[in-house]
Amino acid sequence: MTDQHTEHATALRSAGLNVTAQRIAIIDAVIHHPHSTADDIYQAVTTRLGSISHQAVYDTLSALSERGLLRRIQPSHSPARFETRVGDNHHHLICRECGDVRDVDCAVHYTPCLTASDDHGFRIDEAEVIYWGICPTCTPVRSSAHG
Amino acid sequence: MTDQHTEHATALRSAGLNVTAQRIAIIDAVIHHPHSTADDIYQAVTTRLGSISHQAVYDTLSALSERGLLRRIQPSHSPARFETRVGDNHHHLICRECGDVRDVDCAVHYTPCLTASDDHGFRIDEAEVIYWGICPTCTPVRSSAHG
DNA sequence: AGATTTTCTGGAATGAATCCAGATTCAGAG
DNA sequence: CTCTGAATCTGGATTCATTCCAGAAAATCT
Repeated sequence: MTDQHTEHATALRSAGLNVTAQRIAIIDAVIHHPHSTADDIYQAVTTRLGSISHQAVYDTLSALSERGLLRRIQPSHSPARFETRVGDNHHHLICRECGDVRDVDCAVHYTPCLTASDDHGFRIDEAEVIYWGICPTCTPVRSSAHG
Repeated sequence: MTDQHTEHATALRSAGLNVTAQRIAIIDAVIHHPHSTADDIYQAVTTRLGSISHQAVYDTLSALSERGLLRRIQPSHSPARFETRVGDNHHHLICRECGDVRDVDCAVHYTPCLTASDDHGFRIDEAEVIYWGICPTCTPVRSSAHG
C-alpha cells in the first residue's frame, strides 16, 4: 500500500500536481474500477476516505486526463468514463444493452488505424475507437437446434 | 422543395415512422447543418416552422438514429451531434480547441479498422472512430523561417 | 368522415458537470 | 519546524443536456 502510494505520488509530482490523499484515492479507485464514471469514483473514494466533494473528483479527473495520467472516454448514452491504461492506444468494445465496457487491443497494431486518410491540416494526437455491439450475456438466446 | 419533402417522407415511411412537418424539418436541418447539436437543430427548425418543442426534437433525433436514418456521435466535452451521412463508416476529426468537426473517410477502406482484435463474444455492428487534434486555425502561429 | 394510434406541446424534473467564494492543505525557503 | 504563497478542497448554487409526464393535436387506417 505504501508502495502504491509512493508510485502514485511520483506520478502526480511528475505531472506537476500536488500530492493529496484525495488524488491518491481517486487514482486508486480508477485502477481498481476501470471504465467507471465520476460518480462511481465518488462513491468509491467516499467509502475509503470517509468523504470527498464532487468538485474534487471532477477536478482531479480532469487534471489527470489533461496530463495523460488518465484517459477519458465519452460513450453515447453514458456519462464520461475513466481508465488508467494509457499510452497503448487500445480501443473499447461497448454493449448497447447493458453498457458493459471491455478493452480490446488495437486491431492492426500499427499506425493505419491511427492515421486519418485526410488530416484536413489538423495536428492529430489521438485516435479514439469504440466498437458497438451486443455482449454474449445480452444476446437473445435462440433455439439452438433445428435452426 | 416538394421533391425533398417527398424524399424525406419516403425515408420516414420506410423506417416505419409517421410523416410530420416537424420530422421533415428536422431531417432537413441536419442535412444542411451536419454535426449539429440538438439545440442547433431546435434553433433551425424553430426559425423555419415558427416553433417546435424540445421534446419533438429529441424524440425525432432518437427515433431516426435508432433506425439508421441519422447517426449520432457523442464527443467528449460536447453534447451529442447528428449527421445524415450514414452507412459508409466514415470517421470524424475534431479540434480540441474550437470543437470543429470534419468528416474523414475510413483510413483503410476495408475491414481491419472495423474488426476488433478480440471481440469478447460480442456481436459488433459499428465501429466509431474519432481523431483528436488541433485544427489549422487553432494551431499557434510560430515564426515560419529560421525554425 | 370516424376511430385509433402516434406524435407534439409545455412544463417540470433529473443527471452530469461546472462555477463560486471561502477555508484548508501542500511545497519550498529560512 | 514554522512561515508564506500557491494549489487544492468544500459545500452549495447553477448551468446545460436530456428525459419524464399528461393532455392536446395530428396522422393513418377503415
